[in-house]
Amino acid sequence: MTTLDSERFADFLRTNALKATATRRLIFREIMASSSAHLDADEILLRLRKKGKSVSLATIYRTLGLLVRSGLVGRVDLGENHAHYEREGPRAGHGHLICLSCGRVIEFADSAVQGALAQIGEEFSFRLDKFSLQIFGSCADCRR
Amino acid sequence: MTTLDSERFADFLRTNALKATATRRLIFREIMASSSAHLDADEILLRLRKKGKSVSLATIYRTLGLLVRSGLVGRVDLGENHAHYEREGPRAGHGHLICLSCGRVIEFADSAVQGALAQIGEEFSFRLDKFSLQIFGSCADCRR
DNA sequence: TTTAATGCAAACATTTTGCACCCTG
DNA sequence: CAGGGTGCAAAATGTTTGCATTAAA
Repeated sequence: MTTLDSERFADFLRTNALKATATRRLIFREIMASSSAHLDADEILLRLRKKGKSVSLATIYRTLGLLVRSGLVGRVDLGENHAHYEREGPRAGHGHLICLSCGRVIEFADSAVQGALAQIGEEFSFRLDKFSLQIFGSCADCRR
Repeated sequence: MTTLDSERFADFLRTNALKATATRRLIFREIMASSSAHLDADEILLRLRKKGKSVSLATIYRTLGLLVRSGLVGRVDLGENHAHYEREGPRAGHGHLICLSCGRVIEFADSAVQGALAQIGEEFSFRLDKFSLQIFGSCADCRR
């Protein structure tokens, strides 16, 4: 997590007349700290507990809502029955390769894909806001 | 729905020692009939009720499970908090353009996208089984 | 007649909400 | 010290499951 992230978060709170509480900072840091983990609400709770921090699931969900609205965090569907959350980098949209054997999630950003999507937007005269792209299959390790 | 679909369904049931019940046929037909509707479990229930058919939600979910396993139906996440189901045509994978204003869902299949995805698979030495691609934004009508 | 399918209600899992109390600004 | 934030428990969804009954093969 960069200082810049923290400032963006602080700005967001200030702009919306929201309070910068200790609990919010904890949750925010937990997500930013594990940029490759794609945490879910429960996992965040567990990680905070392991650090001796007591936070309620309700507050985690409420804070996740704020973070998603702020644009700092993205909600992802990885094919499970609950949402996962990931740091929304400054980079453009990206997709996920999800291994159905080991559950590993590999992120990728590909300009060819992005170009093709932009093309589709034009073709249907559809303005793209964001996209969600998940590829399910099996990774190299699991196929050996 | 084609006769071929019905036969594929019948075959699937026979092969797996499952019974071809009236209820299963009803549910199956309802999904196949509305190829562009992307129904959810509740919508299927309502449509069957409107036709005077009484089916339980439990059976709808159980049958949807079968249909997905058979490959005749696909489960899609359209950004709502529940699953939608669509006829899994014989065509290759496709994506959805989802209008955030009116909720309209436009399907598209694009070879450029598919090519780019195959490329990514190779790059990461990942075997692609299927993909899920949703684009959120606003359609031409809603932008007027 | 044997085995699976159905409906119902209860169980589950995830996420949201109401409310009394606490803390930040 | 005013107004939002928090935890807790309860509610709201969406989906699954156990069990007695019904129906397909």
